[in-house]
Formats: sequence, structure tokens, C-alpha cells
Amino acid sequence: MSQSISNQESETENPGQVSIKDVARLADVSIATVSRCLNHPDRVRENTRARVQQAILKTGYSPNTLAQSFRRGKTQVIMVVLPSIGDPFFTEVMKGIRSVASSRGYSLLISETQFNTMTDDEIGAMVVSRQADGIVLLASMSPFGTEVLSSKSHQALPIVIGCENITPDLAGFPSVRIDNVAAAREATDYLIALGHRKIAFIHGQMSSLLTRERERGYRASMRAADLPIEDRWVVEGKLSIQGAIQATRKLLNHDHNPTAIFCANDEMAMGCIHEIKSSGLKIPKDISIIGFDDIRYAEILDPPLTTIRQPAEKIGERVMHRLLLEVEAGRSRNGQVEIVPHELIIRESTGPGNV
Amino acid sequence: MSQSISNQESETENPGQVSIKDVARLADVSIATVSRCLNHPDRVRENTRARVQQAILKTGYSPNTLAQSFRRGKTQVIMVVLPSIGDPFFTEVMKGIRSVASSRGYSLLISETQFNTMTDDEIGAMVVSRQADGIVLLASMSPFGTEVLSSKSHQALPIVIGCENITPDLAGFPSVRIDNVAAAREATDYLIALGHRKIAFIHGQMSSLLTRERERGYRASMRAADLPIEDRWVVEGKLSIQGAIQATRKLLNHDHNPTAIFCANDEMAMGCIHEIKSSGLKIPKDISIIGFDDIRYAEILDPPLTTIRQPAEKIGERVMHRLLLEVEAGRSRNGQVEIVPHELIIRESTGPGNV
DNA sequence: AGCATTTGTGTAAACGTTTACATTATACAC
DNA sequence: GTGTATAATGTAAACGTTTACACAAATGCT
Repeated sequence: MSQSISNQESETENPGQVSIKDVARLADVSIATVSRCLNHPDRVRENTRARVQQAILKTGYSPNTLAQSFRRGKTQVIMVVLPSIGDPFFTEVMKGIRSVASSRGYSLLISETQFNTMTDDEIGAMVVSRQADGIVLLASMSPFGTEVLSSKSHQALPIVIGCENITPDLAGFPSVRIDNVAAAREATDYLIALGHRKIAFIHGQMSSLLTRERERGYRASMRAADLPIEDRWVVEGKLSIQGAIQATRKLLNHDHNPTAIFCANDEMAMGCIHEIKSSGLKIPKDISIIGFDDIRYAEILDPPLTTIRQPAEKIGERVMHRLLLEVEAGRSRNGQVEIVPHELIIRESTGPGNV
Repeated sequence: MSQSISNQESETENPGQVSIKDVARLADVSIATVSRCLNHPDRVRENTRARVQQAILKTGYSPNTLAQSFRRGKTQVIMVVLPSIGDPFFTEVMKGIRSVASSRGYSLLISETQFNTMTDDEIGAMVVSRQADGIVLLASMSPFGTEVLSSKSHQALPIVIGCENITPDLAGFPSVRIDNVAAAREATDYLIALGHRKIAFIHGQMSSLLTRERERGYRASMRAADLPIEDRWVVEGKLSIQGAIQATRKLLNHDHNPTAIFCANDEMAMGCIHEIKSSGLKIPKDISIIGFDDIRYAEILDPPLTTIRQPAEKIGERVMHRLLLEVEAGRSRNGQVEIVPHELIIRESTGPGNV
């Protein structure tokens, strides 16, 4: 009992991290056995396991994740690249991503592109240096970014794309999204069915393929109904409330105004509604507004917003699910595009066109 | 020139990651020199450095971050714990955090508590396993969580607390926030100055010390003005739009209604405004609303929301700044509380009380 | 009892870095 | 030239794991 003199390991004394060695010494086994207790408990005898358990408790040992990651070559971290966590839509997608991730023991490293391509470098670094086991890409990327992603020179990290339409250079990557063209078309069709003929389209940054797809849907719908599109009806603003306000202002400052506006997402619709109301027009009496995404604010806007609902959380879940399939099962990348259903939610921001 | 036969390392052949060894071989130097080229370029001769540079390019080498983290015992990752990234206020704080973090080469690992304490485990695991170099805590925690955080048994990770008031058990940790009591008091004072006497307070989860502080400010203001507070005027709802709607409904369902409502944050104010308007009352004519945070939607609400502005982004910057001070300079934790200024933003959701 | 399995444990190498220390090359003085 | 200080490089150990392999012990068979 009266053990050694100076060098007792006893309790919480030493500041240096307690390692597997300390446990091994205390339990009087080899470090291999301790490791096995943790990773393959079935391969070690009941008896020993208990002793090791004791030692672990007594020493307060917990594995050094850094060493584990290093050794195993896996980090249990998934990187998520998105335009902005501020957007309520992405928040919702993140919810799905997070729930799957954390149920499977993964942490999330989040990188915002802030609608520009500045983080390409960051992403490149990530891919190359494998700080993450996989990447969820919710943003469109610059050509450079996509190049480094798909580069074969580094053993490729698994990537799954969510929400965004994939650019030609990213073809081959699995993805999960709605059919943006069809959805936008449905939205526009609805406005037309209400009797509107002069329909504008407000969208954000052109860099995003996604909004371009929505524009395509809009144009397709108009063409199908034989309705003309004036150039000034399609207006680009910064993808923010302020951007939408300015875009709307441009739209209203003329005679021959549109009687309906299709906003490429709900956040822009919020700015749009605000600007229209402060210009004295009534919604939907004078002008109808339709949005896209169905964020949580959509239904409490005044008036409540008619919009296209994306199953945001479900998209997040599916994306993560498929990513983990590649990460864990090493499943070879099957570039299948998974289309999830959208839904037109009719509220009160749209009304009959006064024809 | 016609070099060796079979075992040439030449280009992109092998799938296994190219390591410092490959570079060393190609440049005909030791691995130590390669490492030095990367970390202390000044300590290696111009000439050699160039040769190594070449080799790095040729091999496409990039350091294995996992190995580096392991060896250096640092991850260049900061963990951020917050209630919900969905809240526009935290989004703004994150902006500040992120800008400082990325300018200093840190990535962010985000953990949401979702207003409950479920992630305590996660945090504990993090602390213990040092997957991050430091923690930014923007959420209140359960007693268990705080215990593991401040536990001395593991060498403590640097922690800085933002926004939240600190619980007694977290005393001693540095923090950055506004003075919630004073701010809430200022908001209430303003309503009183407008002539309101029946003022309600809607808040979220009681678990958060922060909202309790705001309630204190509210009560202090009322007391100072000798105004009674009816029990049913202080109502708790889930910290969400729906929660606020229900809370408001409770508030309105009686005679003897309050003429003003102070909402503990803007998100709840949004629900509150919505419910009041759909009940047919006019804002601010029949009832005044004041919020807290000044999120980006506040000014485009209908009516634009009077609220207390927190310098969210700045808080984020300061928090991160101070955290990195501890992380990098190993500065001992100085538990100083840094109070940043708030500001009453008067818009149109508040008007004279009809006394 | 002997042999063949099966089960449990230990030994030691490996992962890719960084770095203290030893060694060698270079510069500068005389 | 020799000697000394300085600069550049190499050698090898270390970080904390996991795991292939070797070995020992226990079990099951005849």
C-alpha cells in the first residue's frame, strides 16, 4: 500500500494529458488491450475489461481525438459550404443536416461563401488537407473552386450537393434538390391563372445557377402563355432585403408597372413587400407577390406570403444521408440527382390580376 | 538523366497521400529541412528553399493537417455553442466571430443547444478531447454543462462567454455582452415615458439567465414608476414565432389589457405583432410593441419595430478577439466582463399611451 | 495425454509531423 | 593557413493512437 515515493501518478496531479499509457500501467495491461477495450470490447475478457474500466475512471482518461483522427485518417467532421447561415432557408436545411450528422457522431464545420467566391481557397485547403471527411455543398462555386473539388490529384473527398443545381463541371456528384425550373414555372403559372399578364421577376446574384434555373422556369411559363417579358421586368439585386428593396424601387418607378412580382426567394419577397407597401400600393389588390422557399416568416408577413415550399429540412437530411453513405461505406460516387417534391403554398399576397 | 527504372515517384501515380518524405527525397534533403522550409523559412538557405519549393510543387504536396494538429496539439478550430443559428441575432454575432476567426486562420465548429441542454454531452466531449482550441459560449448551460466546463480535472480549454449573463458557476470566465438589465429598463422607461401604465412582458425559456435579466430590468422600471405588474402580464412562451403568438393570445384574451408589450427579443416581437394585427388591433394606436436585438427584419416590419439594438457583430468580434488572446498568447483567464453599449432605436411600433 | 482450435494479450511498427540536439559547412578573423 | 563563431542541415525521438503479428493460455477434441 505504501507505494513508491516521488513519482506517483495518483490523481489529478500532473497537468500533461493522461494517455492510454497511464491507464495501461494502472490496470497492469498493455496499451493495446486498453485500446481494444475501447474499440472492440468483445475481444477482451470480461475480467480485464473491468480492470481497465476502473483504471480509466480512476485516471480520468479520455482518448485524444487528435491522435485518433491522425491515426485513423478520419476526423468525424463534415464541412458544410453555404452562401449564408443567416438565410432562414439554409437554417432549415442545416437543421436536417445537423440532426443526421449528430445522430451519427459527426460534427459540422461551417463555411460561408457570403455570396462571393472568397472561400474557394478555404475549401481547397480543406479538400487537400482533409480536415473533414466529406463536404456538403449548398452553394454554387467559382470555376476554380469546382476545379479543386473535382481534381483527381488529391484523393477526392466525398461531396454531396444540396439545393443548388449542379454546374457542368460538377456533373457526376450526387445531389439533392427540388426541380427549380418546374417550381418556378408553377409559381408563374399560378400568377397567370389569376389573370396577371405583366409579371416581373426579382432575383439575386446571377452567379448562382439556382436562380438562373428559376428564371428559366419563369420565362418558360410566360412563353407558354404567350405573354411578353419586358427587359426591365427582370431585375437583379443583391440577395438581401436591401437588395430587394432597391430592385423593387426600380421596378415601380415607371408607368406600365407589372401587376405581379415573382421573387426568387422569400427573403427578397420580404423587402419587396415592404417597399411596395411604403410606396402606397396595396397587396394583393394593386400588385401580387409570390416568393420561394417558404421560410418560417412567410406566414406571418403582412399579408401572408404565397410561395413555393421547399422541404428544406428533408433536403438536409437526405444530403447528409447520402454523404455519410460515401464517407462510411466508401460507396463509390453515384452521381444520381435526387429530386424532392416542392409545393405551392397559397396565402394572401396573391390575388386576381385586374384584367 | 535516364534515371532509375521501376520505382519512380514521378507524377500523380500513387493514390496514397504524398508526404513530407516524398518531397524530401525529391529535393534530396532531410525531412527536417522540408518542415523548416514550411515553418521557419528564414532558417534555411535560399538555394535549398528553392529546391524544396520545386519539389513541393512537383509532388503536389500539402501538409497533413491531421498530423500537424496531432503533433502541435492545436487544431486551429474554435467551437461555438449557441442556442440556434436560426436566430438572426446570433447570425449577426456569428458574422463578427467568423470574420475574426478566419482572418486568424481558425475554422468554426458550431454546436446548437436548441434551447435545451442536450448538447451538454457534446460539449463535455469536446472539452475533454480537445477537438477545438477554445470555446465561444453564447448559450446558457445546464449545471452539468458548466461543471464539466470549469472542471479542473482536464486542463481547461479557454472559454469566452458572449451575450449571455454568466451564471454564478461560470463566474471567472471572461465575457462580452450588453447590460441587459439596464437595456430592458431603458425600453420599459421609454414606454412609461410615452404614457403607458399597463405594460406586459413576453419572454422565452426561463432557463436563460439573459431573459431573466431583462425581466429584472422591466420590473425595476415599473417599480421605479410605481406601476403595478399584474401576474398575467408576464408571460412565457417558447422562444419562437409560434411561441410568441400563443403568448400574445393569452395576453389579449382578457379585459383590462395592457397597452404596451415588451418582447424579450425581436423574433418574438414578430409573432406578437402578427397576432395583434390579426386580432384586429392597431399598432401603435391600440397597443405599442417594443422588441430587443434589432435584427435585420426589425426595420421592415409593419410597423417598423422600436427595439433595443445590440451591437451584435461587434460582440462577436470582441468575443473572438479575447478568446484568441487566451488561446494563442496563453494569457491566463482574466474574468473581466466587457460591457458594450446598447441603443434604443425608436421606430413606429410604439406610440403614446392613451391615458 | 496429446493435439488443434479458439481466445486473450503483448510487442512493436506505423501514421506524418515537429524539434532538440548533433553534425557539418560556411564565413570571418588573424 | 589555423581557429573560432555562425549558419545550414541531418538524425532521431517524440506525440497518442491503432493494428498486424506473434505468442500464451484456455478450451475442445480425440
